[in-house]
Amino acid sequence: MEISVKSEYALRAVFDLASREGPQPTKIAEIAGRQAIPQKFLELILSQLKQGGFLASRRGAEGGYFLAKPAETITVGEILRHIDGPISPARRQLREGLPPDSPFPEFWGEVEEALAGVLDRTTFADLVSRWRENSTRQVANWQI
Amino acid sequence: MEISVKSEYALRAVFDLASREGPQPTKIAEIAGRQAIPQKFLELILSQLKQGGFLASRRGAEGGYFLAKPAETITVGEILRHIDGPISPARRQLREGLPPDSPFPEFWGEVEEALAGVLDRTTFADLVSRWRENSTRQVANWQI
DNA sequence: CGTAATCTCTAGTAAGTCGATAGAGATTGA
DNA sequence: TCAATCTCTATCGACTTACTAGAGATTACG
Repeated sequence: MEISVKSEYALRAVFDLASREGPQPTKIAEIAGRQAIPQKFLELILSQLKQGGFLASRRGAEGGYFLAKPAETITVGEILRHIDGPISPARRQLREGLPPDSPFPEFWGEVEEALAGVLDRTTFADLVSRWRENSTRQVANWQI
Repeated sequence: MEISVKSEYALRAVFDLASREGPQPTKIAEIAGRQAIPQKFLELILSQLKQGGFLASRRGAEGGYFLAKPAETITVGEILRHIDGPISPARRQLREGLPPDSPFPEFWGEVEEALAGVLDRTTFADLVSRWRENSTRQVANWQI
């Protein structure tokens, strides 16, 4: 039932980029450091996210990665599907030999809907604004 | 994001037992046949479900498995957790090195809630009654 | 009592996936 | 030109998963 570590890294990386404003690229090494991700592994992940059209990059000195589109238009669900494949917890293949009136396909459909509801509704802009709220709340507590 | 094949088999097996009324035990071989599950594998699974208190069994000739409690009191979520472990898609360990104001823990909490909402609300009695509805609907169509 | 039919328990294992690493190559800025 | 960076391909060990084997324990029944 768990998502892969790779997906978790991917989400963190996109979030990291979404939380920096402006179009200046961010170096892989910086993201890796801030988000506690093995750098060489992160390279693969970022490259894959670029293939998916979520990120863009610039090579060479002062190069790096940046969002290919606004954070409001990237959802968590999209990233998960691109890295881990379909989100449904049910196995597609395993349906063979099952009676045609099995209640499970319908049931898994409901589960998938519930999941997709949250995953596809949440954009990285949402995550960033939540993060800002948390930060200010923490600063407030800090000052008391 | 997928559940294990083992869990899927476990759900089917419990459903199979829930759909037979009366206290007479059902043989492993029968369940395996009807639900298209490798028999030796199913033996392990049923034994594990018995450990969990969901099933009971009788050995020897005319032995077999049966529900240890009413189908109304067994939820899909319980079975999944007992076979596959915690349901949350987020990794517990992977939190180290993350900034304390990360928005992800809260987000995963929401996802888990959405999932648990469906999984813990659905009992095997629900699945059986759905199944009966599907059957009659099909029979109805058949007769037309 | 004895035998066949079942469940029960302990190992084991082949294949695949996952997380990660290595290293050479291409591109860019200064 | 040189250093910094992304890019691409290959590889690898550890772990998990799905499944199998086989002997043992228990029960119904004649």
